[in-house]
Amino acid sequence: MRGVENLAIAQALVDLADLHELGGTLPFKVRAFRSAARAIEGFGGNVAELARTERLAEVRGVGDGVARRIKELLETGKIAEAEALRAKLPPGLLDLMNLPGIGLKTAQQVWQERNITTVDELEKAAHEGRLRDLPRFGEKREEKLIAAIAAWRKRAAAPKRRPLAEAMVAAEALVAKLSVIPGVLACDYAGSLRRRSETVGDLDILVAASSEDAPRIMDAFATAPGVVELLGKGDTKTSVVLDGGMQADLRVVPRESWGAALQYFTGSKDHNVAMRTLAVKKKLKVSEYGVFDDQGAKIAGEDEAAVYEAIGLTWMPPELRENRGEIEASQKAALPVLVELSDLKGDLHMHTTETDGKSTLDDMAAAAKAAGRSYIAITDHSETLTFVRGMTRERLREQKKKIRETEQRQGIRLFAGIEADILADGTMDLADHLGELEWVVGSVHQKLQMPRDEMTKRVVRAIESGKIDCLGHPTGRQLGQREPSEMDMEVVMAALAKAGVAIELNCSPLRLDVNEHLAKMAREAGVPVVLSSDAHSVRELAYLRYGVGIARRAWLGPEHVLNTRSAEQLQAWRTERRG
DNA sequence: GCCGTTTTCGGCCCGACTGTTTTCAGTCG
Ligand SMILES: Nc1nc2c(ncn2[C@H]2C[C@H](O)[C@@H](COP(=O)(O)OP(=O)(O)OP(=O)(O)O)O2)c(=O)[nH]1
Ligand SMILES: [Mg+2]
Ligand SMILES: [Mg+2]
Ligand SMILES: [Zn+2]
Repeated sequence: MRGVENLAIAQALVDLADLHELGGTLPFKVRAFRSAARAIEGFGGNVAELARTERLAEVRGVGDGVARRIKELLETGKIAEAEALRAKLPPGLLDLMNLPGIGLKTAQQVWQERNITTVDELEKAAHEGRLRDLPRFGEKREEKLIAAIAAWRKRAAAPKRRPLAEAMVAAEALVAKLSVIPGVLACDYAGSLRRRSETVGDLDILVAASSEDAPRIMDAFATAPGVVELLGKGDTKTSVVLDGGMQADLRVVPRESWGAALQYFTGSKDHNVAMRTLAVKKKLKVSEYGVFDDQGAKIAGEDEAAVYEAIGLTWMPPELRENRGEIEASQKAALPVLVELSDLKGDLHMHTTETDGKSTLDDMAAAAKAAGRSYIAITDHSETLTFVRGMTRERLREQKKKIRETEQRQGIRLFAGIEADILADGTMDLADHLGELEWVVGSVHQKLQMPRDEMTKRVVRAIESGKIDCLGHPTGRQLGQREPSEMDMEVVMAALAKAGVAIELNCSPLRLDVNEHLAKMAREAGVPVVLSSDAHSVRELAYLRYGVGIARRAWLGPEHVLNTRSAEQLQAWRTERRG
């Protein structure tokens, strides 16, 4: 329920902002509500839990005022202030405002001048040509409006944000295509994808080119295969809808603005606003074209790091650019060194054809070695998962022999491990056999929807069993498909820390479990994080890259990630804990 | 409403695209 609950709170704040805007409230107050809504939406933890413990103001952008309104919403199911504003307005007006291309002014205009308050009425009026005589309206706007409403209806059903991996694959293909167009001097993706958000709203692509070449490049983009709709095209910017339903924005800037444009287009919006505000205080102006002094002279622009340095900051990894303290850290020269893919020496969760994997032990070992891993753990499912032919004691002993033989032959350290089920009562499947194994991931696969207290007890019991090395995909969430299990993560983290058990950041694209917020909690609790692919085929060994992005967003350095250590160090860590 | 080594008061980013505009407002990123 957590994701849903946070989203519902964020939506209530967006509505509150809209209602205030319609009611004529000061624009900066409206902006504050919208900013708080973004902060809540991007907050990976349990907002309701924060509210209970009076810690809402820890979220940047949420102060006492918004905290009070959130608590009211959670306690009573509504915000009285919003309801009072709503009562003064016709129902439907908010929907109207949220149509693409329609904002405050137009909604007010059609309401007051034409008595239109719903999307249906607006569509009808446009069809009948009853809008064209309004100020700043015309036939063309009527046509556009009809198309926009149709598109909005169609897209209302489709999921809006896409998982990071899906967006990355699509963006890399697009960048590859654009890069070979003559005149393209540089091309990369920016936006939430470059920041490695777990979900991505659209693709933001940046190109450096001369202004003479720009129109031809944008034409190529607008007519590329896979583009189903052109949303807009100007001198420097083109927006399209791709066949998967995702929107893509292309921005073309001169080479001398590449760094500033990359900075701008990478965001986040709140990071941009914060750093630009800082620049203003230093009598500087930052835009996508560069940094300019009070005489209008350009002092940076071609290089992204130089843009930050020009306003007294240092370059910072895109994953940190969320206005969650990175600007202050940069000012104090206290930015963390973040973990990188190349730091990962091993991969401690994967499956083979013994259970539900598609590749053999041999192939997995060879592929992992080729990918630069110096060790891996083979962790097939345990006996209770009969539908994937979970491993029995006998088969595990057989597999261990094969692992030893393969290890010799392939020249990569292999740990004979298991992904053992945490049963409903918190005991471990194959409990009496786990001591024979060299790496034990403990995971919940069945009965994911227990009451919060029961689930917490169940997981804590498994952690305290002394039989597991790492808690696998701790919340069980799957993006867009399954909400995280309810449990008290504070209690779970404390149990992990006490027992010396690691926590997994499962890098499988739809899992990314734990998420960035829980990964941060783990770091603060001193619980080592393991980045694992949970690969079910050789191809999926590459999933680690997605989890690295999430780990970096959680401000994790190599020292916080267990599988940055060598096989020997890992074994030492394990023995030390087992005492 | 939020926030803070220039502020607990007084600020709060900046530019592109569209349609209708004869100089710009509205919306969006
Ligand atoms: N300075 C400034 N930059 C903005 C603003 N809105 C958006 N940007 C920049 C930062 C964003 O990361 C970038 C791309 O905009 P998007 O709307 O695509 O946002 P983003 O990619 O961050 O998130 P998304 O996953 O697409 O919802 O443009 C703004 O109001 N001001
Ligand atoms: Mg985007
Ligand atoms: Mg965008
Ligand atoms: Zn699993």
